[in-house]
Amino acid sequence: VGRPPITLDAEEIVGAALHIFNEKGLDAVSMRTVSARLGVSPVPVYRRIGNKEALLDAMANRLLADVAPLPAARENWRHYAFRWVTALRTRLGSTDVKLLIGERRAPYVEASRPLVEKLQASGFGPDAAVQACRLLIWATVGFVIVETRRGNRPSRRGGRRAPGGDPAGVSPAETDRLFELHLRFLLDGLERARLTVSRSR
Amino acid sequence: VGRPPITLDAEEIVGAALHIFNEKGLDAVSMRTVSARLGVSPVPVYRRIGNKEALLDAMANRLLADVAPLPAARENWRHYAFRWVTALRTRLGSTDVKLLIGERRAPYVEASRPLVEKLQASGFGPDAAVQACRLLIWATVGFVIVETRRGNRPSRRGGRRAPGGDPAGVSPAETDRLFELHLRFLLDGLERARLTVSRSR
DNA sequence: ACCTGAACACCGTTCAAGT
DNA sequence: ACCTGAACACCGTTCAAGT
Repeated sequence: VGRPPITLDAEEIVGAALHIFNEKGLDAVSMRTVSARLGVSPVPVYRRIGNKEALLDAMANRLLADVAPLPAARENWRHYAFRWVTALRTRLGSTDVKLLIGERRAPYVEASRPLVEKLQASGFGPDAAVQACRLLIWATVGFVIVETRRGNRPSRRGGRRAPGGDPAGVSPAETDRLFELHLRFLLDGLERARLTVSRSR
Repeated sequence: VGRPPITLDAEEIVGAALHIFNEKGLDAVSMRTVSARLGVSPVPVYRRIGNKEALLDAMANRLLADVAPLPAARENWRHYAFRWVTALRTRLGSTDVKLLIGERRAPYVEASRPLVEKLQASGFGPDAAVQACRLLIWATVGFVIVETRRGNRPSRRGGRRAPGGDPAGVSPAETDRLFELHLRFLLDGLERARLTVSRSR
């Protein structure tokens, strides 16, 4: 039919998409459902966002934009690193968030800025700080990816599981302790290597 | 039309799916393309596999079924753990494999059996061996998920990247070194905790 | 019992009008 | 210039025949 131009920017589109995401999950987010929620045809959404992948990127960035907790002035780097990692782990806790953010990279990089600063302020060289951050992100993302159960979907066949080796009966508390142990190994290693790692580039 | 029953089992279906996967990537694998490659309608595939998710599960299991290298008899656990992790990291190296296996859990559990055995034979308690395995898997999966570039897709908008904090210019060699450092931190920690960790359950 | 063609209810994306 | 309806080329999944 052809209506006048629409007051609609990319932020609004991402907001609508996240609304659907939070209410009905990742599967419910489509270019059509998002545009319908905004009361327009899909075309204006394509004009502003590009395509679906760009929309998912933008959603992931927004979802991680505010994960990093504020570092306290006198907080030591180990303590802050622990809080930072815990915040990330919690934010990635939901299955759908994990599916959305999982494989992307940019959101983590963005979120790690305050941690990098804290590390630098604590005596890490610039490169060492960035590298320490990457280690912590790997540990957290790997943990979340592998350990977060997804809601036991149907999967009618093919489930023959060889007996005896699957640690499926592990309690969440146990897994929590193990994650903290992993973290401690990393922090200990970083502590010891603090001044050595930066010897590169 | 109605033809006589078909000689076709789940393994064949998974094989056809993996063939398409290897040749044209994950996006090209659909219930329709797989059944077409087998010369049947989608219905027999559904009868034997269940649904698409079950097919992807089976593909992921098969892709990781033979990752674990054979441990040598006199090999120490650190050396084998390093080889095992390297094999996993390599297998997960391709973008599409990462997309397929990424979020699943069962394939890792299966693949970790020889490593658990080697650890037990090296003085780890049963629980400690399984837990050490999990740590190594977390580290590897996190690394692969975060660091594997996917082929810079279009994403026409939303690319405003704040300046200065993105370690995108890091060389692959640098990343390799960092991964090995991460691994060393873990192995050192495990070494020290070898007899302590099992104090649980 | 087990196949096929056809359908249902969706996708992402783009085109040809319309104003 | 920028919208809409309609279309294109697909999906996953299931149904109603057919043999």
